Amino acid sequence: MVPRGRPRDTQVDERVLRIAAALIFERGYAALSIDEVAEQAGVAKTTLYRRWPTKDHLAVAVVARLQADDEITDTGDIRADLVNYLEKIAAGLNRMRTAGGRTGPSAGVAGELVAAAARHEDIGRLTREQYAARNALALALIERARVRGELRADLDAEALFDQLAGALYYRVMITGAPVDRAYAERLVSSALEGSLTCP
Amino acid sequence: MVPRGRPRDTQVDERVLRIAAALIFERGYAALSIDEVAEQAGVAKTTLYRRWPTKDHLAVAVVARLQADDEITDTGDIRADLVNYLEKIAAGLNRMRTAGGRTGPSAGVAGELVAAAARHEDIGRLTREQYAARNALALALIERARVRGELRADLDAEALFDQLAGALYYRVMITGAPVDRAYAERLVSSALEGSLTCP
DNA sequence: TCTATTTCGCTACTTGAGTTTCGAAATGGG
DNA sequence: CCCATTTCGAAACTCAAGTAGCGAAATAGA
Repeated sequence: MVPRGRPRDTQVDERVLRIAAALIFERGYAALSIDEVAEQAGVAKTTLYRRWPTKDHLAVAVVARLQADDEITDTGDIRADLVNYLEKIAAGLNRMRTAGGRTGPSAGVAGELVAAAARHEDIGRLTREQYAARNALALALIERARVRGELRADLDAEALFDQLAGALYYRVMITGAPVDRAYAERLVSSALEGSLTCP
Repeated sequence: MVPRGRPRDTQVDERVLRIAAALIFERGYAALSIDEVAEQAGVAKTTLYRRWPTKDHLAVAVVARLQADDEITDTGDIRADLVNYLEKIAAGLNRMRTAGGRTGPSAGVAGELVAAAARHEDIGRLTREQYAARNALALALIERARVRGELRADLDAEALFDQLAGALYYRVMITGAPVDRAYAERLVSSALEGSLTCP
């Protein structure tokens, strides 16, 4: 299983990703030009395309690199744990939202990544797998809280997490409303306490 | 306020939108080529660009035209009303999802529209306004249910609707999970009944 | 009828994504 | 050392979005 031919220059990967990240986060996704990245990195365009088959793939690789794996903490207080986790998700979204010097309600790079996942089957599969893994952690957290009696026994954990995470993405991608810790707290309160009048 | 020069041929708008819709929904967003639309419509490309400054603008116009304004019904049963409304939203999403002959979990055209809103300030503003209007209707529905005592007095209506609508968009755009009436019912139950153990 | 104004069709152009071709360089195996 | 294999760089290419310029056509108003 040892590769036969000339080995890849691994320094290229890192250099390109760094330059591409600078372009995306300083000047926006539209300013990410493959030709310019290649020139700044001092490599031929074909060398880039050998690693990332499209500009979308390169952008996904850039963002994936910067995505600190939001680890989940279980303190035994489900409300606090959920708020903290949502805040981490919101921080990641806000980082992409402000890429390119934006300040407004736009979804920014996050919107382009959604489109990238829709355009390319492999990117879609990859991101869905990553979200599934993240989802599993959150569902486990919820399940533990349910088992220890903090949450109701007949809980729909999947629906609960979709509601929480979904509301964040909805605001960033669709309505353009801000997402911050205060909003995360409102969300968790609303989801945990329900909306019906108490029987 | 009467326009001076040669009037626009209004038939062009309709013809172009119909042809573009056919291309998008039969062969996908990527197959929407301005040159091809212009040729099929029998007009010059410049005529198209006079009406829609970019391909994204044209695509938004196409989808906006097909978007049946989901009207909201208030039967006095907030649970049923919410489920019905969510089902309409889901139907619209599923229609865009399957555009281009897709069947899988991809966000399809919906993903491209999110990116379009992120790329163009005017499209973003427009879609946010439309969502704000829709949001207002849903919030009013919830508020009426709250006033008549169906929902708790200290309800966070905005958070509630974000949770419901957001979960649908989240599944379509991010996790790729299906959205149908059964899921809408799960969502509404989860949101209304809450997750805490009953005190 | 004459004029200002706007649309229209046409052609040519720029730009950036992605492809193709090819010769040179770097590696492991025989 | 030689050979198959793979990467690399360079150049030329295709394709589609979007732009620019121009003359002709259609309209309102004078």
